[in-house]
Amino acid sequence: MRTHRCGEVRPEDVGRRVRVCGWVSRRREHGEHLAFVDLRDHTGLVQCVVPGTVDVRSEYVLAVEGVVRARPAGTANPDLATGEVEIQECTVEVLSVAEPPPFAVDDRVDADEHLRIRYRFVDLRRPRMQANLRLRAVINAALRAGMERQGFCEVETPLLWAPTPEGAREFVVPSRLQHGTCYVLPQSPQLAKQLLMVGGMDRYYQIARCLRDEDLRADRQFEFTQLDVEASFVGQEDVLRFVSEAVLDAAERATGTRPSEIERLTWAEAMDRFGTDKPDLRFGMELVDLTAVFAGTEVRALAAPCVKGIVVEGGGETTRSRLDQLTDQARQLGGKGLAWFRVLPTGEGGTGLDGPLARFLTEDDVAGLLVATGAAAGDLVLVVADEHLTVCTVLGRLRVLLGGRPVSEGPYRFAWIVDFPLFEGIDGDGNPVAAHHPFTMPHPDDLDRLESDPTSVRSQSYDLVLNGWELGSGSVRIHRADVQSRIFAVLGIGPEEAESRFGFLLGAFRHGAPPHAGFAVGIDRLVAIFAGEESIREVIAFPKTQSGSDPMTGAPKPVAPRVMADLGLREVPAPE
RNA sequence: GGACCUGUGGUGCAGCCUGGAGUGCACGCCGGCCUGUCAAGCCGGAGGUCGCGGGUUCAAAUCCCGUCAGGUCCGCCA
Repeated sequence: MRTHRCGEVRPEDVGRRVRVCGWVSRRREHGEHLAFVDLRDHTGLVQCVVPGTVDVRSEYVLAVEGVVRARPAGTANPDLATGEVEIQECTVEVLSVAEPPPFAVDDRVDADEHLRIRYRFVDLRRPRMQANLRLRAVINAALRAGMERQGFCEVETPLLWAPTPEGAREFVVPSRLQHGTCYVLPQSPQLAKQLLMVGGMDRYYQIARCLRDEDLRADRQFEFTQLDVEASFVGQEDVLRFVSEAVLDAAERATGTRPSEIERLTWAEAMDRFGTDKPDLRFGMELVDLTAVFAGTEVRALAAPCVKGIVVEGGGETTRSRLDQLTDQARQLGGKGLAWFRVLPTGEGGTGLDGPLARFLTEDDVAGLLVATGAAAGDLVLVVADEHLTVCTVLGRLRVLLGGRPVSEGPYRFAWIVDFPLFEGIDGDGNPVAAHHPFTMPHPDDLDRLESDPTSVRSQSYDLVLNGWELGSGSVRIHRADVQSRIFAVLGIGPEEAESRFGFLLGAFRHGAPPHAGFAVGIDRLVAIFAGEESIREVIAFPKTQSGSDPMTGAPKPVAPRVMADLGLREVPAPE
């Protein structure tokens, strides 16, 4: 049907008879004798010279046959890859007519996202979306190649799975053959891949769709895609190496440069320095410990087990209303408040600090704060005093709020976060909550504190972070029944409950479970960052809106009464 | 469950704060002119439930309340 793609016609083709197919991007008429038609396909544009009498309009689908000629002197278009040539003596075949598009098929005009998703089939013709989806394919291929090269075997796992009430809310699929029972769509292939290890697959990977019925965000859709990985007879170091290899391959293919080795921080260090377990390493503004400075302070607002601060360089001009706003935000994040100090030029009377608490500080306080933070005249210092974790998380948020940059902006700063705590917080029944999942292996050095001091126990789990986004997480799994029983006991899950929830997994483990460990990388986020996008919707062909609907298909929709009956379902009024 | 932002011809915006005739800009669309344009140009034209409902007012795109949709975020996401 065609000899060339539109964007690939070149001066070497001059004199050749060619046939190209594509969409009418633009038409420039010069009377009945002459019109220029820019024909577009996924490779780009080519100019076709046609008689002015040919009736073609925007987005018509054409096959154009003609002869490639150099453009007349002075009429080349340096902005086009095909700008030195054009197709002349054209015969035009209209393959499809088209209504005027609902918005311009053009990267220079940014249409409303709702419209773009409703008419996604038109939106996808834009170079931006073409580039994003093709980059995604390149990254998928690189990840696959990286895993294959390391001896991993791709295995598909079921989408119809059993409910495992734990973690994210699951999408439920009613059974037609057994009324009153349901499958669920997997939040991830977590349990399936562990069973593959018991099954001797040794090294498994999959580019797997995961489904979670949780609220949507710029970096979260109901359905998302992970590079899912699991390997037997390996430990944490092996997994980090496998995944680093594949991800750095993908980064290299996407950006043309291979990032240097991925640096590593412990969870404790990340929290201490950046106030988050997904630190953005592209900028400083690290948290500074001021606990010692204010150890004996008389200022009640600063008397706390932990005091830390961040310096906003040049932030001295921040308005009072903005500072009040930040204080409110600090409270919403769980802090008692926010102390702020403007650093004044030295020598101008008093303390050198300005702010509501400044006049209560001693000279030693001021000197200590300035030395510890290194703040200079014109800077703003934000201080939070509270429990250690609260101080860190509040300042961590403020740090990103005040110093953060768009996630996709270079440079790309990967980080491994290791040594996560095994448990985070305490649930309503007074039991610790698993930070990762209940099959995560505790750190061997901490195993003897599992019962006596559970919240101090580290786990063998690890996250991959890029520019402040969590790209993925993984862990070494528990393969020994005795350790697993102890974990369940600490979590307050009795043997019977464990059996009913995870029986098939625990049963499998009784048949010979190899030590194993794994990881999963969020591909949507990885692609978005390399595509220069702030939302994963831009790298998904057919995304949903924040309320979970699809303006193109109208999903979710009611189903016919017959379908409901087949499934044994009846709609009931929503509870008040 | 909550906070904030947005909603105006097909598209993107301005108008809203400070109420006074659906007013404006750019693109697109339709028709005409035009033989070297390239986001072509020139002339003419069509196209509106100012998201929806209610309230205040002599008068509402504009102010108030509610609601719907989209977005950003908090909660949520083992």
